[in-house]
Amino acid sequence: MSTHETSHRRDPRLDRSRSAILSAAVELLSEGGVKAVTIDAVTARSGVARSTLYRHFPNNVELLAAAFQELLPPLRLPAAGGAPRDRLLRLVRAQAEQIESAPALAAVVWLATVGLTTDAPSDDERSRLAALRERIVDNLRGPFDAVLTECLGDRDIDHAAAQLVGPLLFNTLITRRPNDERFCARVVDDYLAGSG
Amino acid sequence: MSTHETSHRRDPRLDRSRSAILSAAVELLSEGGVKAVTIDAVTARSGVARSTLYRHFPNNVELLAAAFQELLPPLRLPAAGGAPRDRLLRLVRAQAEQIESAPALAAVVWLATVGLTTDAPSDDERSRLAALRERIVDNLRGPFDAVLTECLGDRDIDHAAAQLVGPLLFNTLITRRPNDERFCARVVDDYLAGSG
Amino acid sequence: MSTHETSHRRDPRLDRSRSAILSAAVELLSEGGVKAVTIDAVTARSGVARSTLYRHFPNNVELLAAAFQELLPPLRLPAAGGAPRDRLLRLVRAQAEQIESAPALAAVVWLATVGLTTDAPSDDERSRLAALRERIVDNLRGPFDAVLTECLGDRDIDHAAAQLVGPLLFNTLITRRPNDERFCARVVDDYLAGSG
Amino acid sequence: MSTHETSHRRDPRLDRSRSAILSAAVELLSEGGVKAVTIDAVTARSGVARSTLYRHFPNNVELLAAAFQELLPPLRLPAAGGAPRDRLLRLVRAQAEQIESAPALAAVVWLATVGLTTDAPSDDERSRLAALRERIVDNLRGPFDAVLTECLGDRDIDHAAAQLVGPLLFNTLITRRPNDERFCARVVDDYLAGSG
DNA sequence: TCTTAACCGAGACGGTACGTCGCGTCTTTTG
DNA sequence: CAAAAGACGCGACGTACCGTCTCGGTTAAGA
Repeated sequence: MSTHETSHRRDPRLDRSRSAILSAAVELLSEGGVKAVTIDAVTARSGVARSTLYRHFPNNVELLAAAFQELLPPLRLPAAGGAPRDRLLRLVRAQAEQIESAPALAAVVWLATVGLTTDAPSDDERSRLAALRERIVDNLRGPFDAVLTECLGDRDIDHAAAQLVGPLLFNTLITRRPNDERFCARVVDDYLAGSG
Repeated sequence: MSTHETSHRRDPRLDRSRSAILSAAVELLSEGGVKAVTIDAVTARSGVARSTLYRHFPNNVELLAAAFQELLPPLRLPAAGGAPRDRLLRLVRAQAEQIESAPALAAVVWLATVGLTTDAPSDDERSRLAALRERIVDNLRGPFDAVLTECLGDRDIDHAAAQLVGPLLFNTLITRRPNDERFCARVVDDYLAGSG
Repeated sequence: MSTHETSHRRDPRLDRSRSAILSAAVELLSEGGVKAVTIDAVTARSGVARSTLYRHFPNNVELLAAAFQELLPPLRLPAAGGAPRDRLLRLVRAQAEQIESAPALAAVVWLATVGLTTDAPSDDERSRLAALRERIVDNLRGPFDAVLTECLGDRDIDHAAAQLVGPLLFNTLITRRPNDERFCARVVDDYLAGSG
Repeated sequence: MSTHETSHRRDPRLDRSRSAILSAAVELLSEGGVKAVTIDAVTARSGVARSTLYRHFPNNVELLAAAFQELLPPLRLPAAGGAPRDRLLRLVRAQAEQIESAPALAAVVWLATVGLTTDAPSDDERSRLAALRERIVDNLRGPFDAVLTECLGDRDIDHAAAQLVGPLLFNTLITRRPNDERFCARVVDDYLAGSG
């Protein structure tokens, strides 16, 4: 059965160049923000040819998406055990911190933006963007939802996420206020009081 | 002193060209989204010269900001009177509808984006952007906060806004779900239960 | 010595791939002109791998040359016998027709172009191009010169060819006029009158 | 009436940048041949921006045509007077020399090539190329035909040109032989003998 | 009423980034 | 071991915007 295995082995050059591209893109993204992740800059820094880059990513949008996915730090999940309210609070705190750190917020906002600024003429393009979105959002929400489920049992997870994370988002996007300990606690308590 | 007075009267041409620019920009914005509001497109449609446009707006960012401000519909405020909970609910519903309608969301997201994607080389630029932000946000929040104050008395308005609007934002930006009647009701009730 | 023999017998696959390449190239050449004979297009249409193509032809120039050589129809030679003047006229007419038909002219022009547009960095390259040229020109002129010799005996063949074919070339390349019967007759008569 | 005049005065920058582009292109053309006249190379050498170049020339083909037109030396015309045969011979000699010098031949061949290698999808493109051709050819033939008319009176000028220049072309394009004095004399004499 | 200075349209200009295509070299996998 | 499959570096192309600038022409303001 080695034939089958080998027939599906990828060309190692693909991985080499892809990772070269991605690491260059991530560097540029963290150094200079979204604006810095230029096709030209990435090729220059990675030493990869333009055509090679386009063989991996169909356009700068997908490249940026991949870079974000690479850049985003995993959510620091609270240890299991303890009172549900405490655990929830720690979870929300972690989420707040992640949002506070530039990349995660940038990712979310940028994602939302993409839908606005891209022409998206073809349905093909549109659906690929949607897939992209989903992939990134799932990546972000996955661990969060897992813990949430543990804490809340059979309650509506989507509603809980909206209630718990929405206010953080509002603060950061609209009022530009920090999500401090007190605020997080109020958010958690309001949620528990309401949906208890 | 007529000299003084007349010397301060604006040249009517200024207003004429400014409004021509703005209406063209608003048209383009509502027709084709953010991407369509190009300097070239605006000058072409408005019949205003490039240099004139730049005399009114220092760059495309400010132009877009002005266009958004022009485009955003005012919040449909609930009539005074009635139970506070009902009024709050109607307020949140109106807000949800406004967010649902493309422009408002686009404005918010775009606003958030500006800070991320712009190079912002000088502090000057940065602060002007902040001012811009503030102006638009105030414009959006003003009427909302007014009603909120009426309903809630001396409670923390900022916290209330975060609790009430944040979840709507989360739904639209992250999960892409509609903010239906039921959801709004839960949001309001959770808030009232928690902060009561 | 069978080893020696077999080592000199060509791998049949070589012929198969070469002819596949050539027929694809000829098709493309006649369909879309010089511009269509792309390495990528030829490999795609012939099903031959890139590396295989490059084993047969060192670069696209030689490939195109081979395609032209394959494509060019043989000159329709006038039957032997008859008055020399008539035979000459029929020869010139046939040549005119061949020039009129796109490929022959294209070949001639392209051949001339090669020397101009190629970088020709090495003398090696340059001499190979010259050989290529010679091969194609000989291929074209061979039958023509043979008939010419028959008709003209010991006269200067090169001069005759220049006098007889040059004007056709001029018409086609410079003035874009057709080489009609009358023109050909004048060309022949002028030549005979002058060099008689 | 000065209004009318001034309103038609061209922006001086247009001439400045156009001549900068052209001289750079001519330099490159004479130094490195057709292949060297790259958009990038021209912009680099001329210090003119890419977009400016494209505002003057719609594509590299037209740029190259303009460069050729700039580069081609005028035909050294024979002084008036003297026997017609001598004058004709001097004219043909001059033409031979011009063809011998790279640029003229290159121009002619390149021109012929353009029709072959360009896709020319639209009729618009096709007709513009034809106009281009005509312009360059006229530029080349103009003085030549003038002298020819003087020498030959009412004879068919086009036919004469074909008979006199065609053989030179044949020698240079096909056989790669020099058009020496003796050859030119034979060409002239053949023509005079035939059409006398 | 007549100047005159601000404002205007038109658009050229230098830049930067994009996405595409073709080439010739090269590696990897398969028959 | 040769052929296919195709990744790769390279370099040119033509396009789209940007923000700056140079031009004349026009028009509203103030004398």
